[in-house]
Amino acid sequence: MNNKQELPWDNPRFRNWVAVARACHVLERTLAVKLAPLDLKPAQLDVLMNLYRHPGMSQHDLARKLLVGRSNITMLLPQLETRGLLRREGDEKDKRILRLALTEAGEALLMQALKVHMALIEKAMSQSTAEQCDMIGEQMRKIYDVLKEA
Amino acid sequence: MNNKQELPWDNPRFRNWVAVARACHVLERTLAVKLAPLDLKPAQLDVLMNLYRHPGMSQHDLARKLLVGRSNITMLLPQLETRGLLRREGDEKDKRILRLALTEAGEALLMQALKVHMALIEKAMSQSTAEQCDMIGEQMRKIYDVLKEA
DNA sequence: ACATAATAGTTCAAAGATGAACAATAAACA
DNA sequence: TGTTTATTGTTCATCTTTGAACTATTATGT
Repeated sequence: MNNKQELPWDNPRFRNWVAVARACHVLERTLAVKLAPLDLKPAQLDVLMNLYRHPGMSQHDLARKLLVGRSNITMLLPQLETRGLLRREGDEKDKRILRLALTEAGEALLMQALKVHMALIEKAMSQSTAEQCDMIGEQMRKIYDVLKEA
Repeated sequence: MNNKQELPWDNPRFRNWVAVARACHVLERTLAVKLAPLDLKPAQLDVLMNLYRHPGMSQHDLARKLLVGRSNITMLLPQLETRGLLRREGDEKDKRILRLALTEAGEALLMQALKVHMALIEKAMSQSTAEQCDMIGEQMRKIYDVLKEA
């Protein structure tokens, strides 16, 4: 009955991280609902966003950016390609690599989806001052850097 | 070609939230790896944690706490019950309800898992001062409150 | 009391994610 | 050059998650 170990719930870092995880979770769920009218899921939006910013990237690069396995990308892309939202064309020099890029339709749908995503994030983060918001981002980037090499 | 809409990547709130989501994602993945020796997954740990803090809660309450559907709980619990980590007993007054509680084995395993979880969060959040950490938690709780009723 | 609503939990089929094994291609190096 | 090692993307089996339909039980309203 005597806990030699400090209970995490008494630890501010633990409690605060739980809040981060919960906020993330609920925002992701809400985004899924709001994107439904566009017949798009959060994971698919992530793909479109990354291809917009990094046209010509390979599936391997995309998987690393999204923190998922390569097979996940393989399963994800055909849906979007069939809908005419993106192109896959083989690299000339390295025949293993498929280079990815948005089509015009893909870019158009992305813009629609970004409005939804943006509005949701505005709603969520509007409670924080610009300084608080930047600080949060800064700390989170540090966390990412620390953990990605663990 | 002329974007009437401001591109999200120029918006600090957007960029900072993306950092939050990425940090969450990578911490969750890392936790899954570190919990593997205990044969426990993050979702299962969430269950144990909630039952420890709220013994006697119903499956419905648990689902709401975890932000998942009730069917998810139904699929999740038998694994843990079979391993002798928790008990399910029907409520006396309301025969629909199953009341959940950890067994001693469940509590013991939870303590093991909490060490792992705690260490990971310490590692992640040690980059922030106590004030920064508290502020982050505060903002995230606000975000949760704003979104959960949307 | 009785009919209707709502609620708790389960079942089931469909969709998603994961990792290991594999084929094709390229790189490294003797 | 020729052999070995790495890398890219795919396939496949498995596990998870999800939501709709269903049963059993309780609440509500007349």
